[in-house]
Amino acid sequence: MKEPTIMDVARQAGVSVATVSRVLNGSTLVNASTQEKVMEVIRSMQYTPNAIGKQLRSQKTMTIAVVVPDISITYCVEIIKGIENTANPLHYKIIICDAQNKPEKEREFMTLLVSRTVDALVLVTPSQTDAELAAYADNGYTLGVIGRDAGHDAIPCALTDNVKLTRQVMSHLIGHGHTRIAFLSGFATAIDSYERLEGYMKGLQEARLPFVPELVDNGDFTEDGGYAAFMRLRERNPGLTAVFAANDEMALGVHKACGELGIPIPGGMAIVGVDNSRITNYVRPPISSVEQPLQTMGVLLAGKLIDQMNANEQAGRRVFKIDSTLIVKGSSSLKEAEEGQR
Amino acid sequence: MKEPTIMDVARQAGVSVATVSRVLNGSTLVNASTQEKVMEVIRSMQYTPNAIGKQLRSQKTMTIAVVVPDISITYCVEIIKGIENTANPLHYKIIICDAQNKPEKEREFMTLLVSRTVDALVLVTPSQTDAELAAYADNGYTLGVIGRDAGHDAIPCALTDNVKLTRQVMSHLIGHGHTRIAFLSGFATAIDSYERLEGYMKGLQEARLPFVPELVDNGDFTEDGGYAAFMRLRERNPGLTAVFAANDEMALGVHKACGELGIPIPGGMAIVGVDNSRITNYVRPPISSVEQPLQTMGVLLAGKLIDQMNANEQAGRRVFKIDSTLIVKGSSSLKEAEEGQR
DNA sequence: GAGCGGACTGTAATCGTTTACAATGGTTTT
DNA sequence: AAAACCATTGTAAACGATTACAGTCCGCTC
Repeated sequence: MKEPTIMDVARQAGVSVATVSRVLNGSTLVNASTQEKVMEVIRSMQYTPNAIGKQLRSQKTMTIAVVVPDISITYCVEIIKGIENTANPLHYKIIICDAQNKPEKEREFMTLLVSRTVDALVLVTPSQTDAELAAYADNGYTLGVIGRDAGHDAIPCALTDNVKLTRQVMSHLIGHGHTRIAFLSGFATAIDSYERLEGYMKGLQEARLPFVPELVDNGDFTEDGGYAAFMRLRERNPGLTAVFAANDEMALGVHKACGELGIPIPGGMAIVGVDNSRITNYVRPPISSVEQPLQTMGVLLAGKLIDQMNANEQAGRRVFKIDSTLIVKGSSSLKEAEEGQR
Repeated sequence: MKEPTIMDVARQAGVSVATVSRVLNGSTLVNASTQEKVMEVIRSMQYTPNAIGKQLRSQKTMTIAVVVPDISITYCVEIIKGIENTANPLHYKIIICDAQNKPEKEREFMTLLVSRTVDALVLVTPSQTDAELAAYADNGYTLGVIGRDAGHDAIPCALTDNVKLTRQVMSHLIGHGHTRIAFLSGFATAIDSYERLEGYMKGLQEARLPFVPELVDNGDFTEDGGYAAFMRLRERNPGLTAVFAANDEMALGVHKACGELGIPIPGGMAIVGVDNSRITNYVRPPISSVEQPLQTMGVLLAGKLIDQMNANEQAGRRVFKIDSTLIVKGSSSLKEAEEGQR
């Protein structure tokens, strides 16, 4: 079970290791007949080059690590697929790292970069601060961020335009006559929470509606959190007619709460979420949600990152700010609700 | 941005590389004061050992690759989590490989093993034949399989007891008075399809019900496939009152079809699926489904695999055949349907 | 005081590649 | 015919770690 090495091949073929290496790497400086002979030996021995040896010598692993906060959420999976779609054709391998929502795990994965196990690292909605990330970038490590702008020249970023996104939702709701619209944020540290809140306020302002702090609550991005937050919101604001949740999980919680309280959707309460996850189409009525082109974000970011590694181009800030689309469904539009009777 | 190497540390600390290495690996044969000094230098230089160098020398990567057919399905994600839970505390890293349902991709990932990029490889419901897998095992590569019994002494396997699982479902349905029960299989090559079909037949036999070939159809494990298959089944069998789908996706397809045709669930049609995926709880009525302890399967398999690598124990066949539990919900029980009004 | 053993440290080989440089032999140029 | 060149191949030095083996130094025993 001892693997044959390049030396075994060389001996068997009666040439030097250099020649075998040249054949392996498709160098032109090798005689056609020698090439043939070496290839034959390689085939007969079932030789496969040892990746570690290669990596040590070339100082490259052709591998990119993708660190996601939670492998079970579709948001992350879509991004991973996008990255894979760019990276694989360029012969880069992807390794997926699940931080299990633990900041310390995320930080642990950074050592993959430092120990040179991977050439680059993509962080999806990292918990680390911009300053922490900047420190890595300043030390010459290649990394990219998805979900926010890390604000560093050497760190390409891909993110959705949260303000635009939110204003889109607000104008939809306001257009349907809602004036008392609640906003459900995720945990306070998340940039998405902040930016979407900002967009919420801007949307109100443009429609000359007052901003009422009681209409804002936090649901921690989870279904249960959304459920609880909605209960609180409702208590505080009896006149509430619409909820904008910063993600679908919380929207689901609101949906559930309404079901239990016998509040009709969308007549008694309109609901809009973000992510347009599959499950929003399976509840009755389905939940309106904003679709983000996640795969595209992955594709763009990975492309940029690989360019950066190969071309050594430090072409300044590279931030992809990407627009998303509101998918209106039964939870916020009576018309849709009546049509879509599955 | 040049990484410091162990030699830089040695020079700076005025000792040899051997000593530094000993400090790094916690060897006892090093003077306390030297140790202190070396540690200090390591800290001040921010030295992190180069993983590639280490791997080349030790011929170990402490990494296990997990190859899944599709990263977007929860089935796979749960298994991954189980593996991670065992492997991480034992200092093994996991790399997740998404075969995107393409057999050629899966085969590509096998080279990770051959090129020594990883120490072991876990295949989740592999598309390769037992013989192909056996060839790897015979060449001394460490691999494990989840989802079926690969039938090789050196390949530990974790799988659900499909026959038991199916009979459980059948007795539930038969107990509720159903006599014309359809079986929806996945693609024919999948072992699950075959075994579950077998269980279906045994279940009928035990209840002295006839096996009617027209009551079996194939839905390719997808929602659309299940939808289409149900339409065909219904045409062929007007008296149909229950469907057992070999996974939840197909069950969802049946659920959708019934919704469109106005067939009441469970009164007009009872539905049972397998996997107990989250989404089954969000449709109305929720779909009864069999829950498999997927994380447990991952945990057991990974544990066995690591044992095998460390202890060199070739302790013969190691197959974990695991029981699952039917979760009865509204789609197959009127009682549940009436209670669970969300 | 020679011999021995223990505690610690250093030297150098090794893992499997790639690649700069040198070497070879043959052909063309001058 | 010497020089220059080309195509092809080989030698050996990296890459960054671990570790067998060989010191060195010191204190202890006989």
